Amino acid sequence: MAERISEAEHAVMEVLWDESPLTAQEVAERIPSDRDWSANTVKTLLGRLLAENAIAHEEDGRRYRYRPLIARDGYVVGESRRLMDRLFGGRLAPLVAHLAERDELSDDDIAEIEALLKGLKS
Amino acid sequence: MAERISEAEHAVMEVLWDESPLTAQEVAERIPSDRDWSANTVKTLLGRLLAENAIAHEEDGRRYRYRPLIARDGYVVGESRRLMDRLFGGRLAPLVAHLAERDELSDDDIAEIEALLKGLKS
DNA sequence: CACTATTGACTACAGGCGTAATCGGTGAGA
DNA sequence: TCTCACCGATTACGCCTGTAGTCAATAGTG
Repeated sequence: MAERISEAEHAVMEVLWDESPLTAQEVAERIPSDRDWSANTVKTLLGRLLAENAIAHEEDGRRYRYRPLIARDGYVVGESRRLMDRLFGGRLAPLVAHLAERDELSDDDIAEIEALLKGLKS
Repeated sequence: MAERISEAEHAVMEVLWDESPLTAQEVAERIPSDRDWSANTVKTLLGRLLAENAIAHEEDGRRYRYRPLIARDGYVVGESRRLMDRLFGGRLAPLVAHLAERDELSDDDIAEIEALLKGLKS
């Protein structure tokens, strides 16, 4: 379950996480327009995701409706961990530090994260 | 300058960021042993990084010594941003939230990040 | 001087990925 | 019934990537 999902495949998953089940055509319509894919491209990606068991399809007349099998949360945490492991020895603090140093964090962001952390302290 | 660096290339960069300049052989020796590459593989990657202008080489007798041209900091921040953009709408708070939810953050981590943020508030 | 070890350059090649055309089946309208 | 549009499946194909072998030059050794 859940082999590795590629970048293009991820775009498709994102659509299905947002709304499902959808037909291939509906997925295609919802793919952000900046990567302008042909409908065929979307179908190929759906096929690959099916093969990887990342999504499932149920018959609906002569078309299929696709739905995700893996949860966005798990994927997202996995990707985040991979990045942290690769670049920051698996630790989040240095990531925050780096982004902050580069002025990538607004005061609002800081406040939000602080609030979040406060709620977490055990 | 600084095209996109692949995973394997990144391992080489990591070595050079840690210490440079180094000969190809020295780089090979320092590559983490768990990806056991042949010396040739390392040379190929050095060649590709040269072509991408991610590193430079200076002659030293009949061998070269390689040094990074791009800074680790820039690379690391870039990759982090890319992840945040792709998965969290460009915002760090949700990243922290997700990892925390999954018990991926220790109390020490939390304290460290809090301290860091405190120092940043303007 | 002949031989070997080393080094960078070049070549190789399979698998993954992005992108898409084409094919074969079938239901809907003419 | 004939045709066409639409659907999923299959096939294509070039580029990138990981991994490495081979080649040509050269420097050191006996």
